[in-house]
Formats: sequence, structure tokens, C-alpha cells
Amino acid sequence: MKVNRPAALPAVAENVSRRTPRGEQRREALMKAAHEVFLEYGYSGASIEEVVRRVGGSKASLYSYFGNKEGLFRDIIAAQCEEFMKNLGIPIAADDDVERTLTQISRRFLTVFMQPERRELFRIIVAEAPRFPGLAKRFYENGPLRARRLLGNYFRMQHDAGAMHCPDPECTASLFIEMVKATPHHRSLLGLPPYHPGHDIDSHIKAAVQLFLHGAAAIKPGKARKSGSS
Amino acid sequence: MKVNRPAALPAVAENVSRRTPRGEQRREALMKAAHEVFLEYGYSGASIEEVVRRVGGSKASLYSYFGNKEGLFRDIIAAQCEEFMKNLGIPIAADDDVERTLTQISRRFLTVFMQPERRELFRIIVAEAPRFPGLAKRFYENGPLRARRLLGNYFRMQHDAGAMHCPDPECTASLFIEMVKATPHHRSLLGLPPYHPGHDIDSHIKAAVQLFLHGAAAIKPGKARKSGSS
DNA sequence: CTGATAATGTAATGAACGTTACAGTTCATA
DNA sequence: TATGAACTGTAACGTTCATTACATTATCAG
Repeated sequence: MKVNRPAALPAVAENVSRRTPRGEQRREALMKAAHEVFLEYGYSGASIEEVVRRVGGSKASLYSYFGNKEGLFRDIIAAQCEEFMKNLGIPIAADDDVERTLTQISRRFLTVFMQPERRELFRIIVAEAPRFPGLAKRFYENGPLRARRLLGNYFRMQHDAGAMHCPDPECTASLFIEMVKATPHHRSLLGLPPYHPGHDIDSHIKAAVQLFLHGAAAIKPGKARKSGSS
Repeated sequence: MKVNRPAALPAVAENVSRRTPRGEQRREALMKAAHEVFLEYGYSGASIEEVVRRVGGSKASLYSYFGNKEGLFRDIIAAQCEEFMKNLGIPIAADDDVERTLTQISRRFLTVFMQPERRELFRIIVAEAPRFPGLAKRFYENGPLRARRLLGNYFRMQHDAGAMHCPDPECTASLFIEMVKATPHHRSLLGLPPYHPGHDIDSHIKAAVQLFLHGAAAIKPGKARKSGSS
């Protein structure tokens, strides 16, 4: 007889539920369906009935797993927040060519932030932030804040190496990220094509990177730049 | 008998309602209350009952004025969209000092976009954009797009005058606006204080304007800038 | 003042909702 | 196989919701 199970139901309430494979499977199916329904209809607009309708069966297990609608929502959104920055663990090569690196990073950021799933996650978190402030904070810390830190570190390196000038690298990182991301993100949130007519992702990134590196103050090539008129 | 009324009840439906002062007053009260309720609870979360409860009376007139919940929502949000850019008719002085002008414009933009009313309007429009795409488009055109055009015109002037270098002024305008606005807007949408610890509106604007004008590429003052390595 | 129409209040309808009680079923273990 | 717990389906409860039918009141033209 296999007694190698951990101390025959370990004393306290390790887990009230003994977790059957089937149960686990169903729990996951419920989460997946609920995820879809919430992102499709919003928190108030989503109905528990619709969730169990999609996954089959009845509401009993849903309530045994998640307690109530709020708990279900919290579990799902929290899980998505943890997932948010996956695929963004950018291999920021300590490349000498800052411009090329920034271009690559921009494309990566845009690709990730504009994925429909992430966009819809952002939408519902913004919508429910007043009623679920904890989720909004969690999202921010796992998403934008980590991106800021990530890029900030790169900027600090380049600053120290003399390739860039940014005394506050994280702040500069935010400015850059938003410059790249905000407009397409903004537009696609509103259901518009992400780029203005006549533009695409490449021209957008190029414009942002050029502006970020060289600024918009007039500089006649070949002439010395007018030094800061302080 | 006064026959000078337009053909004795003007054939078609000129105006079904004769519009009493009291009616108009009540209609406005209903819109105000509904505006508050929608922005507080979102579209699905808002209830007609709550609207009527706040303004007193019953639902009869609400339905006679707006048809149904969707109509009420549309009327209110559309009206707010029209209002959005008020107070942003920036008197962009053709000032020589670009930096100072940009700083003033930034403060104005930030002030307007971060007003709680506008922020909450943005929140609900983002939340409902998939279900009310027309409203989202209307918002975009009356808000961000007009800001872009406005600032784009200024940039074009400065470019033509040789004070700035931006071949695509409207695009540059978007990049600048988002650089200034996105982070605080983003954060306040998520219920966080708009600026990172240790920063405030002034330092934020200053950083954005400096970056926008001069870029982040390393430039040792006094040395000639490394010309574009094309 | 008088009638006609706009405006409002009362009250109800039918559906959808979140949630729960309970009984039946499945499953891992002994 | 037997047992008890995890799991699931049925069916309901009480509430809230959007919407409407109808009666009543207010308002204005004549």
C-alpha cells in the first residue's frame, strides 16, 4: 500500500478540497470561460449563467471554487496580471547601437501591449479600477512598472557608458515607452486602427526613436547646435 | 382663426413633444443624475432606478425622453464628448520661446485631461468602446484628435520658421502629447497618484519638454554633436 | 374657464440575475 | 468492494432590473 502520501492528510486545513483531477480540469475550464465572458461583457455585464453555459454543467462547482462572482473575477484578473509581462523578458543586449536596440525594444513592447488579450485586460482593469483598486495596482506593478524598470536599467547602463544622457533613467524610460506605445494603444482601445492613415508600425517606431534620440529642436546639420539658451 | 400655424399640425412629425419648461428642467435633471450614475457604476452596473431615485419622481418621463437605457447613455456620453475640448482652446501665442510655450501647453493639457470628470469619461468610454464604437470614435475625434491637430499646427509653424525640426508635425505632436500626458493619465486611471514618488507635475513636464527638444542621445556640451550616422 | 396635450406617478410584468439547498454521482483510497 | 469526501446537476429563492400600461395631474392655447 502506498503510504508515501504526505503524512495522511496533513493536520490543519492544508486544502479543504482534496482536488480531484476532474475537479481541477473543470476549475480550469471554468476560469477560461469566465475569463472570456468577463473580457467580453465587463464585470457587471458578465453573467455567471453565461459562464456555466459555455463550459456545460451547473453553477454548483463554480461557487464551491470561487465563492462568488467577485471572487471569480479577482482570481481571473489577478492571474492575468501575473501573466502580463511574459514574453517581455527582453534580452537587452548591451549593444553599442542604441538606435537599433531601441527599435527592437519598441517593436517588442508594441507587440506585447497590443495583443488583443492584453488590450482587453487593460480595458477591463481600467473599467473596474474604482471598484477593484487592488487589481489595478497589481496590474500596474506587474506590467508598466516592470517595463519601466527594465528599460530604465538599460538606460542607466547607457548613461554610465556615456552613450546616452539621462540623469533619471527610469523617468526617461517611461517617457520613451509612452511615446512609443500610447498612441497605438490608445487608438486600438477606442476601436480604431492603431496607426494614423499613412503610417504603420515601422514608421511610427522610427519617428519615436528619432525624436527620442535627437529631439525636435532645430539643428541644422553641419552647424553646431545652439547650446541650451540658459 | 389663426391659420398661420404651419399647415395645421405640419404634416409629418415636426416635434411630437410641445416641450414645457418644467419638462425641459426635468430632462436636464435626469441627464445630470444619469451622468453621475453611469460614470460611477459603468453602463451595465448603472440602474435606471437609481437615476430616478436621485432626481425624484418616476421612470415614465425618463423613458419618454430617452427611449431606453441605451438611448440615455448615448445622449449623455455624446454630449460629454462635445464638451471635452472646452477650456483647451489654447491661445498658442506665436511665441519665439518654444520651450516656454511647450511648458505652458503641457500644463494646460495635463490639467484638462486629468480633471476627474474627463478621466471618468475616458474610463467609461474605454470600457464600453466594444459595445458603443460610435461613441468611442466621437470621443477620439473631439478630444485627442483635435489636440493633435492643434499642436500639430503650432509645430508646423515652428518648423517652417526654422525653430523646430519636424517633417511630420501632427505625428510629432502626438508623440509629444503622449509623452507628457500618458504616464500621469495612465496612473490616475488605475487609481494611483499621478506622479511617481519624488516627482510632481513640474518636474515631469520639465523632463518631457527637455527630452522632446534635445533628445537623449549623448551630447557633450561644447562638443559638436555626432551627426546622424546614416 | 375649458379642453387638449404634455408630463408625471403608480403599479405591474416578465425576464435575468446571484446565490443556495439538496440530492445524486464520481472518485481515490483502504 | 466499501466508504466517505469531492464533485456536479436540479431546482428553486429572493431580488433587481428594464420596460410598459394606465390613470392622474400640470400646463398652455383658445
